[in-house]
Parts: sequence; C-alpha cells; structure tokens
Amino acid sequence: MFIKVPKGTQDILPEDILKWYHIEDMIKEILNKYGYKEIRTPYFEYTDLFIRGIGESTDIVTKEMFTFPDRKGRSLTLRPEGTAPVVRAYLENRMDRISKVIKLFYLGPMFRCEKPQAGRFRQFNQFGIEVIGTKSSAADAEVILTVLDVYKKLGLKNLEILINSVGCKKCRVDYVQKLKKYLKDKKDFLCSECKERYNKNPLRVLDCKKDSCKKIIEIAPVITENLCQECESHFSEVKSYLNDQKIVFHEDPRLIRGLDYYTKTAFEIISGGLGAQNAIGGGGRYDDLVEELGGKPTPAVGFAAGIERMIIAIDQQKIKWPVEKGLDIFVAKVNEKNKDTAFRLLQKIRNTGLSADMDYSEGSLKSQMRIANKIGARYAVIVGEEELSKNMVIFRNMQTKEQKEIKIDNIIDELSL
RNA sequence: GUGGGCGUAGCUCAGACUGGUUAGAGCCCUGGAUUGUGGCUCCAGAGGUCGGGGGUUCAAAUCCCCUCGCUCACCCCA
Repeated sequence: MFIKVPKGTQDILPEDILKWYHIEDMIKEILNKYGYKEIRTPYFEYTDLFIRGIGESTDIVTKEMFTFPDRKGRSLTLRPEGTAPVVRAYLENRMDRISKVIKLFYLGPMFRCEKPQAGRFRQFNQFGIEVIGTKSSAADAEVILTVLDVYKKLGLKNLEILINSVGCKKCRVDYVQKLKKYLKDKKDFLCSECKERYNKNPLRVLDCKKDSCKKIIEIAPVITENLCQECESHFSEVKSYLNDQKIVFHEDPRLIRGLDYYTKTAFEIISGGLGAQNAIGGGGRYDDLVEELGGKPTPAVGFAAGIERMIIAIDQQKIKWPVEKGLDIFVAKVNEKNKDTAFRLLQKIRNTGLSADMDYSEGSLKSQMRIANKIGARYAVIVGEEELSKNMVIFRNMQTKEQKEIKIDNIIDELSL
C-alpha cells in the first residue's frame, strides 16, 4: 500500500470543490454586507500564544495541539482556533489605530490532534468573525445575526441557538465559589471525571451528561442568577436585541464553552443529524483576552463555524448545490494530421474568453466525442480533412445534435452568438 | 486516551460460520459494434500482494495471534 493521508485529514477532490467555492462565496458575500474585512494569519504560531490565549487547563491546550519545535528549538503550534491569532495580529499591527472598533473575519484550516469521528477532523476549516473594541451588547447580537444570515444564505434550516452568560472576572469568581460550596458535600456522588473537574474547572461539571451528575446539577446554583449588575443587564440587552429580530433561541444556563477566554455572552448553534458533533458554530464575548495577550483592556466578541460540519448539514438537509458549468467548446480532430490546426484553433477560441479544451491523446473521433460529452461541453468544433480543404470546420451543438460547417476565419463571430 | 464495528477491484459489496481447482458481481474506466461524430443498448478488455506481519495446515480471503488503518461512541469541540 502507498502512503495515505494522515489520520483525520482528507483530500478535497475536484468533484467536491464547487461546494467549497460556493460556501466560501456565500460567507464572503454576507460578511462583506456586515462590514467585516478578511484577515489571514499564519497557520502556525508560537505555542505560548495559545497557552496564554485559550487557557492552560483547557482540553485544547492540554491534549489537542500539534506542537513541534523549529530548528532553533522554539515551540510552534499549528493553530487550533482562530481568535488568539487574530488578536495577536490586531496587537502586533496596532489595528486599534485604524479605528476604535474593528471587524475582522478569517477563513481557513485549523488543527486539533483529536481522535477523528463523524464531523470531527484533525485538520478542519473554520470561518470566524471578531468584533474588537466594543463592549456594546448590540455587537454580541450582531455577531449572532451575522452568522445566522450566513446559514440562511446557504439554506440551512432547523438550527437551534443556545445562549448563556458566563459572567465576567468579578462575578464568575464569586459564582465558582458558590458552586464549589454547593458541590462540596455532594462530591462523592459525582462521577470520577467530575471529581477532577471540581478541582480543575468546576463550571465543566454543569456540562456533564451522566444522569447521576445531572441530578445534582439540576438544583445547583445557576450562573445567570449570580451575575453582577453589569453582566446581568448586558445579557438581557443581548436577548432583547435578538427578540426584536424575531430570533428564537434557548437559554441554556449550563452552556459552558471549552475555551477559557469567554466572558459574558456565550452561544452555540447546533444542527440535528450531525451525530455527536452537532455544533456547527459557537462563540461569545472575550473582554479580557486582548489585555491578557499584552494589549490595553479591549472588549471583543466573536464566533467561529466549522465548514465541514456546514457541508454535512447541507447534505443532510438535502439542499441542492450549484451545478458545475460545463466547458464551452471541445475541439476534436478527425485525424492526427489535423492536430496542429486544431491546437491553433483551440488557443484562438480561448483567447476570445471562452473555455475550451481538446484531447491530446491519439484517440478516435468517437473517443474524443465521448470526452466532450462527459465533461459537458456545450459545443464541439470538429476539425476534419474534407472541411479543412475548404477552410471550414464543423460546429456541433452537443445538446441539439445540430451541426453545420463554418469558415475558420469566421469562427470568432460564430462563437459569440 | 478508553470502548464497539469494519478492512476483498477506483467505488458499493458477495465469498469467511462448515479452509480445497485460475477470488466474483454491479457501477466506473478503456476499446469496439463494417473503421469521420457523444449520451441509450450490446460485446470485449483492463483493474485485486483479499490492509500488513507471523502462526496452524498437505492447503488460508476463510482458523489463531499481533499490528496498522478506517469508522462510530465516550470526552471535548467546529
């Protein structure tokens, strides 16, 4: 056997590339409408960026990163997510000087060294948006509306929107204390993983799906009831913006996202039929990240969506993809002797702006016509001896099977019809 | 990282339980059907170290062990 793709990666073949073009086009169209500018950051960064940005104890940092040393021993990491790199670029390029608020989007591959499964890959593509420089709740709402607009443009239906507030530095600390106090005497009844979570990141206990833990969590103190005044009003503003836009969402007080940088708003969009990996997008506010990465205190909010999962969801919902536009002209030669004439003609046709191709192998006319048919050529130009002696070629409509002889000199005029 | 399922032609799969002549089918691909014309039909052909290694046996795709890969789930996420 020859060498295969690395685990969790895949080739995107020509037969599927149209899906990608389509999705990328729609994303860019919508994001442009909302005023986002694209930014492209490197596919790898210094490892510290992610450790500091995403959080030392997160799953991503502790066990999912592709990390390797460069030739001088500096630790590099293939980016597992897009927000930390964008914030790094924002700081490095002093983008705060461009305008107080900046709206950026990115689109490209991310890398996480997890065990692959349905909808989960080691190299996968995300698009994401970041609004940096405003604490306005309208920005939170806009981010959600923007992404929903992208999904809508692609025809995705039956999406569920989950939303929560995880508080800020101040109120979250208080809440975690309160939660720990509540869980303390019930610790023995938690599952083994949750016992660990209790120490590492008690908020994650809220996310446990085991029945025994669920029972305990059910009556645990809820973060949304323990928010400070500022977070409380911010959250209700976000919700009222969404209500105003007739967006149906579910409040999920147990929604805790796996990246440490989130503050206040956290949200996730899920689509049924994707198996265990049902989140097609998620995001939230991260008011402390810019400062943690060495900048001035700068509030921000963003979102990221998985392109592969969007494709799976689109297929699953049986939404039609755009069809490939066939070749305009296929040039066929009756005899190998006509090859040079055909080649000259081919290039002449291409120079008019039409798409054209021919078969360079020494196949029969029949085999060339089969190729023309297979690639969906609209017309065939057949170069034959008899016609050539009169300075003419055959011009055949592949759909109607009608064909006529035309003068070579007039070919451009004929084609422009 | 832990568990379950599966690895036979490019693709979808038979054959495996009950080892035994040149391992099959459909689709795809290539060529042809009186040689200068596609899609349908018909005919022919190409294509496989049966994931890999070891073992049992006169004989292994088939039984046993190991390994690799894929896949689904847990976990986490997009």
